[in-house]
Amino acid sequence: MTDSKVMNIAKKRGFLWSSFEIYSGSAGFFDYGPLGAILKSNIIEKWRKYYIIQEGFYEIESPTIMPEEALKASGHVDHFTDPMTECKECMEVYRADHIIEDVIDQEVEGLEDQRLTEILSENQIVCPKCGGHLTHVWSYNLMFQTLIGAKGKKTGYMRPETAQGIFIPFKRLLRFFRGKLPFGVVQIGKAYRNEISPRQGIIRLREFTQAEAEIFVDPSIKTHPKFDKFADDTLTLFSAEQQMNSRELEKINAKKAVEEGIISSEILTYQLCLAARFLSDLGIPSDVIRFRQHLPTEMAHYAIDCWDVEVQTDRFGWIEIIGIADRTDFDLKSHSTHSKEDLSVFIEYDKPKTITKLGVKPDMKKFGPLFKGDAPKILDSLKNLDATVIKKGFDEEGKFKLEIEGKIYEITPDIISFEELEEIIRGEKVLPHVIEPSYGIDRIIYSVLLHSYKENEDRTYLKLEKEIAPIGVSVFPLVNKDELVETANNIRDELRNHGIIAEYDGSGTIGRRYARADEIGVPFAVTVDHETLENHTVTIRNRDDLKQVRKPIKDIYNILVNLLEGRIDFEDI
RNA sequence: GCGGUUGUAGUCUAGUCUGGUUAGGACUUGGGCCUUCCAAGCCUACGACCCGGGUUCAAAUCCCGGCAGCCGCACCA
Repeated sequence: MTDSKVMNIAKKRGFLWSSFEIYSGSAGFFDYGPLGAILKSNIIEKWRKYYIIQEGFYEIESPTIMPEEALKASGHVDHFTDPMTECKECMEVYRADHIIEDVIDQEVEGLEDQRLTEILSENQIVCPKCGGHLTHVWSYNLMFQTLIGAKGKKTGYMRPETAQGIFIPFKRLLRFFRGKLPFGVVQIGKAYRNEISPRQGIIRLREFTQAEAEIFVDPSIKTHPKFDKFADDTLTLFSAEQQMNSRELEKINAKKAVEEGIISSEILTYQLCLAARFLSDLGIPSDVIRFRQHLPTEMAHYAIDCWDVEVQTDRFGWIEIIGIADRTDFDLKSHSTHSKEDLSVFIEYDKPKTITKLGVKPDMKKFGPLFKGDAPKILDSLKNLDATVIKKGFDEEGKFKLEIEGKIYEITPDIISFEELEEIIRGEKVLPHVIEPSYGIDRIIYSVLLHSYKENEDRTYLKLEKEIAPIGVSVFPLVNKDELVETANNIRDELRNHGIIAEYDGSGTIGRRYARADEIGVPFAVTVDHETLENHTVTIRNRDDLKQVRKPIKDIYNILVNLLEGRIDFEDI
């Protein structure tokens, strides 16, 4: 299996280690070793080039520990849980909702634990395996809980996603972007989920790194001004319809996917294309990537369309590495309700609209004495009412009954008059919709390693893209002669002065040195040989085809910088 | 979380059943020799019984518990 070969190299050469090894480890945690950490940072840096530089989004950084209220509002405290029940006899643990649905054939999702427990006993549901009694239902929340502060004992949680850290300061962000949609904000950082049983290596972690972008858009404008640049890209889609009819993947032109309504909007399609290009830039071939649409049954209640970018693996099958969703206004609406903050955006019309409407004008001389202390709230209530309703009351019954907090007030024509008001409406307040590409960085790193692994009879190597390879250049003496060793070390130092991560290796024979460098995907090697001493030239070796070219030492620094930054190709030097 | 199974240097493995010398080998890695371009050879060195308890004169070996890996079930907002 490629998986085991790659994970072997990853462990042996310092990309990935399972954490806390000397204390026998803890499932769901991984260390990035020296090479892994550089690879990760190179990949994240590339992500920033895409989303921050190219798309013009801005990055923020928010705490990984969040107070309970914030996650209550987002729904995670109550809903990021699974209802569980256990058999008292054989100790088997089940999802309570699943075994209920199996027996009574009724949707019970979202019901309280108490209610589920009742349903279990009402229907005399027993353990499907041994027929034993089941315990009461409890919620297993996947968030890590902690306490904030020594005294107040305020409950906090490790964030289960970075997204919430962007929604919460929305008002500040909106002001930063000077009140105009659309705008995008990204966050790269750790997120935490206390998985019940993480057993898939780096695929299922309890602490993992996300790179998320939240793009806030006008709900009525889901096009993208730069869609043209991706319109001809080909996407491999596995739509909900295809999945339900168990049909094949469909390769389709991006523009067509929008036109045929397979993907719900142009802006979502744009994000799919952007993700595809990013992955391709990381060296993941397009034939191991597909876009799988969430089925209506699996779609989170807040999303109207969601596509997972999946990568094919030999060990786990298709795994999700990116989720791209239209989250609508769910999050902002929810935070707005809980925090009582107005999180809407004023969207100005192209042309102001003028409308005439009936306004209510109370006669305060009579109004005040009549209602005394209640007057202010009556006024407030009247202002929010449609004046025509009041007028209708007067016309039909000669009065209007206004009910506030259970109390009824009689409004009569002598205390108010009506007036025609002309109002200019320049725009309206709307809650933005959110388009969210959410990257699982650890899974992407796994995919990159997995699909860069190459082997043939002679050698094994990682074909890492030169821009993300942890080590840029290896420098070797052809044989261990003092003069060659010294020159090689000098070249290594000078490469470092040019900003390249370079290593010297003088151990074993030249072949072994190349092999060691290949195994960790070093794209280029510089070899100092006997000719170097005569004419100050060295060879540059290209990892992928083993070709070598000879160049003067003084020229190689700029050549290698240009090669590594992708400005020139090896064939051109 | 349940059941099965496994755990010996960085890696692969012998030894475990049947307790008993200094836990053996190969590869890798470090140092050296040799070597004028792709894991060669020679010398040399470093390096391990998952953790904790128990049984025993004596535990890598037997027993119990924990942890971790693998497989199956379950789970994956």
